[in-house]
Amino acid sequence: MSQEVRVRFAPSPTGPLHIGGVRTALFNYLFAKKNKGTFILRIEDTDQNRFVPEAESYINNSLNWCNIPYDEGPQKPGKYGPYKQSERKEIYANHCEKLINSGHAYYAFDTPESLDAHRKDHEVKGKTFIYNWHNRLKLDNSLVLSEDEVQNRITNGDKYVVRFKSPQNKILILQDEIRGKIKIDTNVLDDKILFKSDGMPTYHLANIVDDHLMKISHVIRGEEWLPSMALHILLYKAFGWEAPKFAHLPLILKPTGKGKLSKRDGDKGGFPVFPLEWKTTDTISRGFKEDGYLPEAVVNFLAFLGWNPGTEQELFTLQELVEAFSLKRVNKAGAKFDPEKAKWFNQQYFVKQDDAKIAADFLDFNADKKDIILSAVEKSNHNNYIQQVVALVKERAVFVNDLWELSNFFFEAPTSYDKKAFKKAIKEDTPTLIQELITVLEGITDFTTDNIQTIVKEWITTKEIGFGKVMQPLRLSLVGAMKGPDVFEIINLLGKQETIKRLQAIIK
RNA sequence: GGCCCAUUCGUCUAGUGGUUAGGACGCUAGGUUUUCAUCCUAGAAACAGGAGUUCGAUUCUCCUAUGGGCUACCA
Repeated sequence: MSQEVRVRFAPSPTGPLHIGGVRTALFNYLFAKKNKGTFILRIEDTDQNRFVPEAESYINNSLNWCNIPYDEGPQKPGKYGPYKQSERKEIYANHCEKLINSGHAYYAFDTPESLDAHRKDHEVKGKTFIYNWHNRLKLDNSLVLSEDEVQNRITNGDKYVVRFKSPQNKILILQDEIRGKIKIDTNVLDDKILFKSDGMPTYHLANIVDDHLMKISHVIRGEEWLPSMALHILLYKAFGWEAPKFAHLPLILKPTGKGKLSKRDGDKGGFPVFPLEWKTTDTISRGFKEDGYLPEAVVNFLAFLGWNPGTEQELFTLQELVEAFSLKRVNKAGAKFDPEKAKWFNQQYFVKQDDAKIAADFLDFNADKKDIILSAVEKSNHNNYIQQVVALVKERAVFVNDLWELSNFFFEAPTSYDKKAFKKAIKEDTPTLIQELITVLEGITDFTTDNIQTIVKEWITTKEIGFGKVMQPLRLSLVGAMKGPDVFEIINLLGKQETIKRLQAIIK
């Protein structure tokens, strides 16, 4: 590639970025870095009605959390700014005028109501209303009005838009980096609005002008833009510009059922669709971060939605993804988002973390139980008590959120016992046995896991009691259920005093 | 309705004009752990259908079906 690679992620700040958007940003980032290029963030805030003020910072925070920083953008100005379309209004107006002067665009005064009426009228007759060569001469625009009339109406304050004059009877052959050749008949294209009556450009105009001015080499975006690719190519031609290369990414679909992944799927299915939590006055949407996902895991599974390395490796660091990435290995078909696989990815990354890091996250996450946790730490005569607990239980966790459920008995004595297990484990002679076990434990001077294990097991063997009769009530008394790590590890961490206390508690 | 895109196990996917169609998640079974989970091993599970091209098509072409997207003064 001789040309410098410059790509952009261009979200519109109308709400929280969802993982489809994050995936698009990621692929742009990977492509840029792989080709030693530049990754740009551009905020497409041309829709004044749907604008949400907090959305822009949300986008920034999300990209930061995912660790996919941009090289140029609103917070990081480069040579081609400003990077917010609302700050580039004049540029669009100038370029729009050029198109009008060159005969590629025209003024249209049709009201939304009259257009609606036309559409309905056609629908009744079983036809489709398209605003193009077919009927543009029968409508209210500068193609049928004299120059004076047009000027008069504009100075009168008549509302108008600017439309693109799409060509008649042409077959366009478009090239997509992922899909190959796509044929489009220009006769089915309509004269899209380029400039709105509120003085703002539409996506189509702003996008083309900015991509050209910002020297974008590759447009990598979602498949929902495929139908407008023809218009965009035509626009480049009208301006006399060379068009960038296009790559349309497959969509991310709902886990079950039909259609693309949406906000509501997450609430229904109990999984996040946003990187970060998003709160409005009346709704709250969960985020991957708050649900305990690690950004590395999110990035990894997002990369595998629509792309694969062609090898059997599944776990990739960001850097490895950069090295392995290629548009050629991006799939064409939409991919269903699988929450189960997302969990698996997270687990892989979760257990790999340092115990100290997990311990710190555990404390953060369980801030409401801080007192309970810290008092247990204080009572313990082990160093790094929380870390030691983490080391024992982390392999059975997928998220930090799981840790408390898995380890609570290390911090507080069980307040109840699993009913079924209690029935099974506690027999008539259990209290006597426990009493004897307490005596045995009291006799152990060097209280280490190995020692406890050896001595208790020896006692069971010589007394010919049977392991189940001792081990089951033992575990139940310490944990409250038949689960958890090795009993002797638990006894060791809990300490002699606490263990005996819990044994006494179960006898009652 | 019109236009465009797509189609390999339930899901994400690899792959080829001749393969026992491979991997991962999930699922099932067995082993380890005197618990639970992890872990290990094994198993079930796919080329949407029909024509054509070809000695031979999952692979190439066409049709059908199905799925998806777009069809706004939203992006």
